[in-house]
Amino acid sequence: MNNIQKIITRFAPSPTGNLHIGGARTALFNWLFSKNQKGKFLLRIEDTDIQRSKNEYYDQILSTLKWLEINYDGEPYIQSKNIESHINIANILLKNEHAYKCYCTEQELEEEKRLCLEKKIPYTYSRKCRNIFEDIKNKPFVIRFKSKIEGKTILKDLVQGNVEINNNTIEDFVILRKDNKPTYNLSAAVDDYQMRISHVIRGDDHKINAFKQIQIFECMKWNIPEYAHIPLIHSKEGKKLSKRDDASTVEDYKKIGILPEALRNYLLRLGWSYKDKEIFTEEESIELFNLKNIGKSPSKLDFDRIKSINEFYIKSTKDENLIDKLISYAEIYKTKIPVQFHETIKKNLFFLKHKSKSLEDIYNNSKYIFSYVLVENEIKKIDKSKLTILKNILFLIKKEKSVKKDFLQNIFDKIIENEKIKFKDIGQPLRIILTGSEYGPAIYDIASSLGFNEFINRLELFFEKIDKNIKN
RNA sequence: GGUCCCUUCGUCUAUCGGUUAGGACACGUGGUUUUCAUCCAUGAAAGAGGGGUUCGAUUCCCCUAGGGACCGCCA
Repeated sequence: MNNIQKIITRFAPSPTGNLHIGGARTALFNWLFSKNQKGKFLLRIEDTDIQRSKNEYYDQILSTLKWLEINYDGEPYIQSKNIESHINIANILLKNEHAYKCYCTEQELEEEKRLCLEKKIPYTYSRKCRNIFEDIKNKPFVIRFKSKIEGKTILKDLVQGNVEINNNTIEDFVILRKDNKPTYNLSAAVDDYQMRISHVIRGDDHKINAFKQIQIFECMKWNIPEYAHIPLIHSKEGKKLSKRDDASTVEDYKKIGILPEALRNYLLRLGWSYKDKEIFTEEESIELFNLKNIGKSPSKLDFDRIKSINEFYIKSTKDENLIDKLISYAEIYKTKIPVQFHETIKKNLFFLKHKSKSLEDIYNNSKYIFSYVLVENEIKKIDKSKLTILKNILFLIKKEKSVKKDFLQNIFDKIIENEKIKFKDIGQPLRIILTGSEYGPAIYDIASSLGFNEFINRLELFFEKIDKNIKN
């Protein structure tokens, strides 16, 4: 026997919705752990709930993982394709008397629950069908696993430590439904075995399932994998993150222009830490990741922090890469940036990204370049007593035939001196006229990004508009 | 209600029994700046409460309180 067991982890989402942020973190931790241990990381799609599983979600999970650059080894493992094998195991368990047929109807179970509620005792299935030894013909049944009744079980969890429970708190859970379909606990146990998973790293909410799945492993005399149950991510309100929460899916972050490496870095530091280190390259995170440093308490999402980490990555991404990210971001989530402006934006990314925390910010900051509009509301903000001065500026710039910083500065300085005004008095109106907004880049940056022709063009257009308004 | 888990600044966290309890985000103040932002400087901010153990407890143990997860023929 090979006693150096290969480390194999898995991420096992069900395709019933967009990949949420907790799932992304689970995937990340599994991936990092396997890379750190030089093992494998597998993807298993748990699609046995036919009602809720959808192809579009399957595609979405795959593309999201790809976007996050969390790459699984081999092909995705589709759980529904292995159903026969699960059913087979259920029947073996039945044959070996580790499981039994339960003929209870829904009504009977409801009644049991109701009685427990009345007596104020906790409900677990009464196990009454354990005592039926002969098959009842023509009556539908489920197969239940014979859970241990006596004694205690200790789960040696790699994150939670030793978790001890009384065996009688685990009910005789269903492993095969009335329609002969396996349930989650059976399928997961069988697949984990068949995929030779060495470490099951998953959300805290699965902890109770470990006790169920371990029992199946024991009865089948399979080697039990290691378990690591990581604390859940909580919403701002401190509850388990649900799909209804804002910003609960990876898509929500993509949408506002968060970079994958930023989201990964954020997720890594949420519940895991290495000394005081905040920023981790991919190599560093693989090298330093361990299960030991995962905290035991749930953590809340902090939007400001994600943005701040994103800001760091935005500013450290090279312009030639950033422009591509911006272009495809705009195309998917905003409006397409016309090709003729790509080069201009790229050249000016230095100051555009300087003011940005996300791709969305860069998009908004550079909007004046490729989709310029000057609305009436903004025009109103311009101090009309400065119009003559502005016209004079236009005249002087046209004479210079350049909007280079030196020339502009020269012109502005003279005007400020002659008119006894402040830079602000002309800077602010100019910004509005040139960008359509009172907030934006420095005037010199705007000028150099627009170029002489467009600069003049926008000013002239503005005066035309004003003159027309006066006439009317 | 039962079972299990958790508890250090507002948030994410560091601390291998002895620290002025550290960092980051957010926040306050000051400065740089024609706006917004950036940037620089600086400030405020935490061991849930109560018992033990110990020369000494944020750290180890117990209790209380608070929070969370699970309690499906969903996964």
